[in-house]
Amino acid sequence: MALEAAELDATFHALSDPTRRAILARLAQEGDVTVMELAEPFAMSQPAISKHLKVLEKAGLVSRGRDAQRRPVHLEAQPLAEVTDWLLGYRQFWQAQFDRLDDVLDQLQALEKQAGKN
Amino acid sequence: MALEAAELDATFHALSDPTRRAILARLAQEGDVTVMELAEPFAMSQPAISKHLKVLEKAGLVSRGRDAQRRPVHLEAQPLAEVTDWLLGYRQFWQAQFDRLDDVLDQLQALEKQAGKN
DNA sequence: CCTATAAATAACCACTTAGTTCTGTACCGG
DNA sequence: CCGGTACAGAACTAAGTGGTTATTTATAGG
Repeated sequence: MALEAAELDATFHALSDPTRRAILARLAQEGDVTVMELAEPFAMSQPAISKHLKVLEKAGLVSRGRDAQRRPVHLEAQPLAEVTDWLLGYRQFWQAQFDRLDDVLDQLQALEKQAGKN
Repeated sequence: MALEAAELDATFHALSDPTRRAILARLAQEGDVTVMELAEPFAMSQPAISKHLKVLEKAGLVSRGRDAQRRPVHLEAQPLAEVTDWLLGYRQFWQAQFDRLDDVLDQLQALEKQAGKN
């Protein structure tokens, strides 16, 4: 539960690649999937997918099962929860920025209304 | 507002380094800071920090001002909001996994209570 | 104008990444 | 036991990362 730097490193790094995000998305909607099934929609070799899976596995984002010669991939969502928690630490901050933006927009609107009267 | 792949790539990549996360944390609590002030607590040269800032800037996480020869760094939280939104798309999923974990723990507790009676 | 300061840029280095192809291994099924 | 299938591993390559030191640019100020 430590939310250590190295964990964040690994999870954010794993999420920084579109192929890996697509893999996660697919696991989320289809459940466990084999490596071959995963590789099929990508214009990419099977070993390339295996490498991506290793990155995801190192971040704890997926786990691997065993079904004969297949190694089904399973989504483990916990690291996602952890990085989300980390990000939510900044929520107040961007909220404040958005609020200020709202203020600016309000003022702008007020000015336009004013201009319309002239 | 497109939440495009390349944006997520850049933001997640920027967040995958502990030095860069520390920079963001410092900006969040101290407000705008110069490069020299930023570099001071790190065992790292000024150009190294400048490089990290360029990564953060490319991801839109910081912007740069101008104060004489200083280039104060300003936190821009919007990309954080965007990746948080992306992550929250998985919230239902990890929630479900946690619920299932709760069930298991409940069952375990029930079994222990049962065992205690014998 | 000259010097000092803040920061960016350049050139370089070791290491990692994301991909490839080829090969090896484990397991199933006839 | 033998051929096929599913995957992992090794070896290679091109490009990117994270750091360094040395240099350059921009600006303030005596």
